[in-house]
Amino acid sequence: MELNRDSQTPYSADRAEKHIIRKLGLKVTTQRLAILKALKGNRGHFTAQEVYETVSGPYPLIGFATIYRFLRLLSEHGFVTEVRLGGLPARYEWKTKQHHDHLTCQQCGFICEFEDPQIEALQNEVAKKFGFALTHHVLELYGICTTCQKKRIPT
Amino acid sequence: MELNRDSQTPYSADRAEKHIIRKLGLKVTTQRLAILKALKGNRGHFTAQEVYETVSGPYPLIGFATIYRFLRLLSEHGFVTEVRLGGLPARYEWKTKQHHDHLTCQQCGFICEFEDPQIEALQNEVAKKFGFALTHHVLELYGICTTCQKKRIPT
DNA sequence: AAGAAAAATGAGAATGAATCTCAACAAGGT
DNA sequence: ACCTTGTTGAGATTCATTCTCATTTTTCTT
Repeated sequence: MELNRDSQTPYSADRAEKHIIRKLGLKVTTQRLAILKALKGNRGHFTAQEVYETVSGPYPLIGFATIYRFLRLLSEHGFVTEVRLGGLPARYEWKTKQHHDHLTCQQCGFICEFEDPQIEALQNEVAKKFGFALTHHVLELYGICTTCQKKRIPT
Repeated sequence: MELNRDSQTPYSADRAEKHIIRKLGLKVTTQRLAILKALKGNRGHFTAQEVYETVSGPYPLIGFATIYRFLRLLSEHGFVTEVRLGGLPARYEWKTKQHHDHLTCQQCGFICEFEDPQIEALQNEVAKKFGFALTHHVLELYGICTTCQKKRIPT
């Protein structure tokens, strides 16, 4: 890999990313920095494939092994949320925002994020009732969004 | 396939199963009956593999293609719930019981079922707020069950 | 700055769930 | 019993993800 030679911006603005990587007890590499930047980019909800495409602009030589490995580490350490729906490829989302759940349109895939403290509280109740120590949860609502409801062709 | 010849019990108790298959507009076959019986067996939460193993006792010659095909049909028509967690094989569950959600132990895989009308109601609120027409939802709680909490080896 | 030890990378192979193909076969109506 | 049409299953195929391991990079030490 020859890419690392001058890949850092001169007045390196990678502070935050490097810090995250070190927190995980890992070595700082160009690839890991690139993945972090991609994830933090506004779009959210990346598949591994999409991370690859984003990262492959500036750094053509990155392998899927590296992407999957690092995504797994990030998700194990809670920096990233992994969402798997249906049999589709997993989607990874950077956890800046506090916890939230998803409302997905089945027609167009549009995703709304929401957070409902009342629901969270009730979940804890349920867990307590069964004697479980709750670690996390997944709440995914599915429906048809406003736009698609209008578009709908009558059958 | 030679199995079908005398596979039906003499005073066929397959009424219910046959009825379901016909409701789907499908032909009644030994394989489909066997799959239905397996699913309705008490254990619930089957993987395709487990269905295969269960069915393969009395009917050794069943293929995975048949199992997957039929499970998909059943789930599309709402007779079966398909649950996919992590990257694990999908689990299929017969829907006798009314809707419910899951509380899963991360250590041992033990699954509790629960149903909470308050949570359901709040979910509808959320959907309404975003203008979605809700079709269904998945709520999966994860934690450590009572037994595993005790077993826990201090690290 | 140079060297050594340890960790990370990536090409390609391997895995494993799920789907597809298509020739042989069975079900249901007549 | 016949015939049409739907169903089956062995094996190939797909596709996401993980593994392997020789090569390269990072980081620590001096």
